[in-house]
Amino acid sequence: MNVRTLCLSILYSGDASGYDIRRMCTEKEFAYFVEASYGSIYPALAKLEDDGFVTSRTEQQEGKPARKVYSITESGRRAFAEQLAEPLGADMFRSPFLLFSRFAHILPRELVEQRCNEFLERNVHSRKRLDDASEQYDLNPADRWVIGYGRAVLEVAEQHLRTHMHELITMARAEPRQDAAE
Amino acid sequence: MNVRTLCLSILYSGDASGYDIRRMCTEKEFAYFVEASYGSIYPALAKLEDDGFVTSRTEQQEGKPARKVYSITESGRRAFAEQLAEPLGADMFRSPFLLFSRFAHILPRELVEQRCNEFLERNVHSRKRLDDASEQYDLNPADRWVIGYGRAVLEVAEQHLRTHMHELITMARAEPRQDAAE
DNA sequence: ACTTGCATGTAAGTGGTTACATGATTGG
DNA sequence: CCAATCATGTAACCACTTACATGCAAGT
Repeated sequence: MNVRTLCLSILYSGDASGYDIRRMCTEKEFAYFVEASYGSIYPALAKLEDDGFVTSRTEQQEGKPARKVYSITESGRRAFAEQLAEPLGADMFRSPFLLFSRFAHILPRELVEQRCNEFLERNVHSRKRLDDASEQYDLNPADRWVIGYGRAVLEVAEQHLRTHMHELITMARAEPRQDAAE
Repeated sequence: MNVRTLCLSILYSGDASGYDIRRMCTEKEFAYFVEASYGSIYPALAKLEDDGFVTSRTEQQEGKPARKVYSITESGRRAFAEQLAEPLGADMFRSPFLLFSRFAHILPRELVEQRCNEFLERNVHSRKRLDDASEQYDLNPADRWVIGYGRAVLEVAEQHLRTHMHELITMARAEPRQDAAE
């Protein structure tokens, strides 16, 4: 799923600036399964406007810089719906933490413990974000469903981690380093 | 986590060819959280050899083309351990399916049902792969831990999907298309 | 005075993927 | 004879990230 489609998906349910879109997919509930940086969002929006899928207007604000607000067009809605009807790319999960964990036994215990805690913390943070999102009562049912799915998955991940991380930590090397001579 | 490190992680526990590595991270249990293609693996191995982190030998096989088997060196093990000690990149989860699901209400019911089933099937497949892997009894404890984590997560995902996908399907447009005139 | 937040955008770099090129052997 | 599996590798391409450039206003 490319950034173009991601932008259309956000504009589908309301106008937004490039800045807004960035925040939504790095700080809001969407962050659970999408991500994009300014460097990809701004060019994508410009191209989308060239193609007539979105329009823009500049909104002056007092005490803040002007923002360029984008709206999706009918043609944009159609293009997005067509995009969704195409075969879906596979979901992907990349985990530096799990790669790290496979080698717990060769790593110092302190490090393994620290990484576990960092991982748990990030997990808690993500789940909290989804929990907060699910409390909005103007949420459309499909969004609510997606959030529910995410919460279910993150909840067991957290639970599993809490009950089993100590096993991983005890696999790790007890001594931080065994170089007696220096 | 780049392909270089991925290669070292696999070679850490035994010799392998580029072909082997590819299979391990697209068909074996590792596929759950890593992925790489030939186009990235072969150049990575070549560079790793330049750097002295791995050595290679060509093994003739009868009935099959020769394979170039790589072994990790002491210097490679050290480099890998150092790599692991560095701050971990964030795990990432990208889901075209969840993006799709957010728009169930504007899509034809048949399509939503199909995509749900495809997604479920892929999930079942991944879980089965981990279940099979967990039955190997020569598995080292850390690998077993990682597999256990994956199984826990995939299991709830599957469970949640089975019990809630019908809700998503009923949100979808009942009529496949409402163009009466043609 | 400096940092932080808001806001838009570009250019260079990177870390990949896809497709291609090659070739041997086995099985249908 | 053709397809599939095993096996290695390259070149072209691509989408995206990082870092940079710019600037205003509010708070510290």
